[in-house]
Amino acid sequence: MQRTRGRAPSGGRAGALSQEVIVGAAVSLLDELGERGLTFRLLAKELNTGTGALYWHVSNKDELVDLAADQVLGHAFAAHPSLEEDAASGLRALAVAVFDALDRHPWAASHVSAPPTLANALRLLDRVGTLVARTGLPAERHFTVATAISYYITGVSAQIIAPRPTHDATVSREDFLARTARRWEELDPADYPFLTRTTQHLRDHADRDQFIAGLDLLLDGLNATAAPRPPAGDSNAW
Amino acid sequence: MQRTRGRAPSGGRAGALSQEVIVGAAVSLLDELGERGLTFRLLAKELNTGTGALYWHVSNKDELVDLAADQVLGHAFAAHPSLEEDAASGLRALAVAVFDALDRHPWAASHVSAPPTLANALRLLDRVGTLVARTGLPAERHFTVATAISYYITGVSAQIIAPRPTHDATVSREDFLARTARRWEELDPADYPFLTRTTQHLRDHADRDQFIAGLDLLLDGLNATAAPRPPAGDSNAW
DNA sequence: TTGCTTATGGAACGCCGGTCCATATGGATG
DNA sequence: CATCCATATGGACCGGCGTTCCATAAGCAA
Repeated sequence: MQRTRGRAPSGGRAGALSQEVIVGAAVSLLDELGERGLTFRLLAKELNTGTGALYWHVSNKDELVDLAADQVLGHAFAAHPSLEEDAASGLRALAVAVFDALDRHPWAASHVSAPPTLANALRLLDRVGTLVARTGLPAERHFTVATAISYYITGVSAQIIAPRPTHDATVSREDFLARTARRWEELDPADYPFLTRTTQHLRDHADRDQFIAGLDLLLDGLNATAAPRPPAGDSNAW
Repeated sequence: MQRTRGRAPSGGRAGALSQEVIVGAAVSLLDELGERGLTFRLLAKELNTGTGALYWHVSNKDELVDLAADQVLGHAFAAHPSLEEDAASGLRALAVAVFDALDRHPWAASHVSAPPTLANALRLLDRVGTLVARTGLPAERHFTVATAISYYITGVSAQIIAPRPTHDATVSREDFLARTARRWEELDPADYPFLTRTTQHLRDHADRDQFIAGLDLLLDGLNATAAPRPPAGDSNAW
C-alpha cells in the first residue's frame, strides 16, 4: 500500500519525513559505515523517528540501498553537465564522471545495475546512447554498442572500486598492493607464468587510469568498426 | 586459528567434513536458494553437523560465498581446456566460458573480484595475460590490457547476470523485458530521447550475444592499437 | 465537530551470523 | 595396550538485524 510515497515535501507536516530525506540520510550513513553498518534502527535514531515510519516511505532495505546508489549516480551528471563535445570525448568524460562519483561512495558501485530501472541509471544509458548515435554508426548497432559501453562503465567501475571494503580501512592501498604483489611473486611460475613476471605493474598501476585505458580500448574498437575503411589521414575524425 | 583448514581428505575421520565438501554443499544451496537462502544452520543440517563445526573449516559467511564463487569460476576452465589457438579466438573462448559458468550460477557473478586473491580468479587473469602476451603487443602494455579484459569479463558478466534474482523467479525473462520496454516507451521523449526509440532492440536482445558484442569491440580496439598501421589485406591477422 | 486518510514510532517476532564450550576422535608416544 | 594432545565436532547461546504490527497522532474535508 505504501508504494511510491514521498511526494514533494509540500503540504506535509513540519519535520516532515520523506523518501528524499531518508535516502539522503542513508547515503551519509553508508559513506560512514558501509552497507553492513546501515541499519533501520540507526537511521531512525538519526532522523529522530522509529523504524516503522521509515517503512512507510521505503519498502525495504534493498530498495533503500538501490535508491541511495541511484542518488550517487546522479552526482555524476551534476559534475558533468552535458557539454557540447564530439561523441568520443563526451563518452569519455561521462564515463569518468561516473567512475569518480562511485569512487567517492564505494558501497554504491555494486548497486548500479543494468538493464536500468531507476531514474539516473536510465539517464546514464540514454546519454550514452545519444552520444553513440552521434558517431555515425549504423542505427541498428546503436543499442548494442550503447549497452556495451554502459555495461563497461558500471561493471568495470564496480570491479575496480568494490574490492576495497573487503579489507580493513587500517590497511592502506599501497600496503595492500605490495602484499598482493609479494603473493604473486611467490606463486609457481609454471602455473602462473604471466602473473609472476608482472608484479611491478601491479604495484605501480592507478585504478582510475586502468579504467580509462580499458575504456579507450573499447572506444578504439568503436572507432575501428565505425570507419572500417581507414580514411586517408587522421583516423580519429568521426 | 582455523586458517587454511581442510587439507586433503586423506587420513581424516569417516564422514569427514572438509572445506571442500562444505563449499560444494554451499554451491548447491546457493544454486537452489540464492545467497539470502544460504544459512549456516541449513548448511549444517544438510551435512548432518552443527554450525560450530562449519566454522572450524570456514571463517565466516563472506569467505564461504567467495570460495563458492571461485569454485564456480573453476568450472569455466574445466569447460575450456587451454586449446592451442591464436590469441584473439582464445580470449573469446575463455571469456565466453566464464560467462556461461557464471550464467549457470547467477549468485556467483557478483563475487568474482579483481585484483584476484583466490585460486581460480588468479588463473583467469594469468590466462588472459598469457594470451595477450601472444598478440605481439609491446610488453609494457600487457598488464594494462590484460587487466582491462579481465575486468570486462567479470564486471560485465556480473552486470548482465546479477539483475535477475532481484525479481521473482515467477516472472519470466520475456515478461520482464516486455514490461521494461513498455516502461521505456512511457518515458518522456524529451528527457530520454534515446531510450524511447530503442525499445524494440531491448525486447529482441540476447544477453550472451550482448556480452560477446562488447567483448569483440574491446578486442577490435586491441587489434587496432596492436597494429596501428592497417596491413595490406586482412586486418584480422595478428 | 466528526470521520477518514496519511503518517508516525516503538514494541515485538523470528531468524541469522557468530561464539563458546563440553565432548569425542584418532594418531603419536611410550 | 594405555596415555595424551592437537584436531575436530555439534548444539546451546548471544546480540543484533530486517520486518511487521498496532495504537496513536496529525492534517484535511464535510
